[in-house]
Amino acid sequence: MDDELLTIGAFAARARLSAKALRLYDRLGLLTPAHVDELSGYRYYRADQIERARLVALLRQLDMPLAQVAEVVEAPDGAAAADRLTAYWADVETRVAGQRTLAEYLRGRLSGRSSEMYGKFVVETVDVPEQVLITETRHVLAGELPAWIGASLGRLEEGARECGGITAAPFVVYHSEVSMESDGPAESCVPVADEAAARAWVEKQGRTHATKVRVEPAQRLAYTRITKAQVAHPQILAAFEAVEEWIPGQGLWMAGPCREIYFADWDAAGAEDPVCDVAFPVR
Amino acid sequence: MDDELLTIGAFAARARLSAKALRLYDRLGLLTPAHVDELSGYRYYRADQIERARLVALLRQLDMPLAQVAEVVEAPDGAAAADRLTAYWADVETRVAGQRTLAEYLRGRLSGRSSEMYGKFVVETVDVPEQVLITETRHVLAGELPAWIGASLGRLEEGARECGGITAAPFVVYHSEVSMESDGPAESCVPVADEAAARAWVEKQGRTHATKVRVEPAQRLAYTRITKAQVAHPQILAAFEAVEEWIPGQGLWMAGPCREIYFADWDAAGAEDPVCDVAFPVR
DNA sequence: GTTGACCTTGCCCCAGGGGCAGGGTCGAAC
DNA sequence: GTTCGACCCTGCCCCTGGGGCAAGGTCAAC
Repeated sequence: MDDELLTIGAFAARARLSAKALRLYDRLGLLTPAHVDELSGYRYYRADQIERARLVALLRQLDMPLAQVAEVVEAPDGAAAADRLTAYWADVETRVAGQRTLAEYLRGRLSGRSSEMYGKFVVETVDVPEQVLITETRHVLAGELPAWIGASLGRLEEGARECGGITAAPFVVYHSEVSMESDGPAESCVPVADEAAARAWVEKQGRTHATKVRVEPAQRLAYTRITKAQVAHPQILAAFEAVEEWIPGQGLWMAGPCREIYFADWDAAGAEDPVCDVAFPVR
Repeated sequence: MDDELLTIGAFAARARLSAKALRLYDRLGLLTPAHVDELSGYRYYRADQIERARLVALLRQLDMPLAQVAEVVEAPDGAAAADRLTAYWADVETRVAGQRTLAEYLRGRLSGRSSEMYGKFVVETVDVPEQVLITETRHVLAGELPAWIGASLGRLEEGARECGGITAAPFVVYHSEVSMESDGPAESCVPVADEAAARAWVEKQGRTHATKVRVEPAQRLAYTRITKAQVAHPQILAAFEAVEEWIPGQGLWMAGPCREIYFADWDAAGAEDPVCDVAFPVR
């Protein structure tokens, strides 16, 4: 064993870290010096600690938080460490992919297409009668949203067969803000014919997916129709904003949370087929 | 003009920002309320400020620093704003691309290949005689490094024809740390035959590329040979580390900054052909 | 008039260090 | 033995982009 001890500066240079960072890692227990002089407080590192220090430095280059760095370097074996790293990096890629889409959308919107863009959405109103709904409610984050919508509407449409059948297009209500910064609850809704049967069906489901029966009163909706390609974060924001801007211009005001109404067969639709109405209740 | 004024809470909800963030943006001059009550200090926003606020919120979702957000929203026209955004996002993609490569390398290294990996490098020593070098020195960052190496060695090899010709393989010396966290100076070197001619040639170049003539004393190098595919950040770090670990094991120590010696025709080499020696001067 | 919801400022907190001040220590040269 | 310069120590404030809380002021409805 190489029992030559390195001072913090020498160790920092060899590990490609700053002395300041090493003091921090010592305090956090992430990289403890082999020896600390009790009188002077000087930190001394063994040469074989360089490997670990370099791993920390490389993980920090990935902007991995120190808590997760600790999990990687403390992992019982290399495979576990690799798994942590893989999971972390997958999260990063997911986030960046979302940001990339947003950046592209914003670039298009900023570079002149903005005025046309808002004009592109035709907003209309429609009166919808009272509806009996079976619903699932969940707090859901940006990335999981499409998957959750597919799964929950699938379950509800399945259940609707026992409730007298589907009477109108399924939809998703966003009870918090429209976007995905918050995980404000989203509610998948399928209108059904038979309220009593619906209550019985929901009872049978138990609490597995926060399933409920709800009666939506008759109301007027302001909506704009969008294509399958537009049903994605963040392009869909433009549609929401178009409707939001249109409403006060008509002397109306918003009377409830926004919703996406899926009136077409999603899987059968092409990218340019209209599949969804983006709507707000208005008065 | 819609001169209905919104309180900070109402404005925050419509802009999908927190009140706290709005106070910060006010203080920074990024998003100033239309009116501030002098007595109570209450902030009131016009409805038409929502658009700008939402743009800020979306740009923040890209993790764009507020200073750059300000540049985008203050841009004279949409095209200028789009340019700023494009430039920012290109930087992000560049950074993430580097991190992605690093993550892949680390994943491979952690998941079991680590022990084989170090064994894979065969380290040997070689004695090199005194050399006359023409060199270019520059502070250069990670991403620019390959481009700069290509360009500077090209210029030096061109010049070497006037200095009696190239007498040995060109190489690049890293005077600071081997990696790219720092922009520590790198020095491209081409050994030439005629020192006097070299001094004349350098004189003729002026100061365009920090060109110099230098005499490298005879020395012993510890090196390992790597393939073209391995000559990239961060895979090449493994080679440097292999040599660094090997040196003290032989009772030797490092006697100078590390270098990459390009002994093959880069363009003609395939990915698996050896093209480069990673070397440290030793004693 | 009261109540509750909303607003204000100010302070401390987070990560992950950078930078500096003031003072202690080390090794080598003289 | 002393002195000098290079290190090292702790502690403090700084950065970004807010979150959270406390103490106190305001607004509007009942």
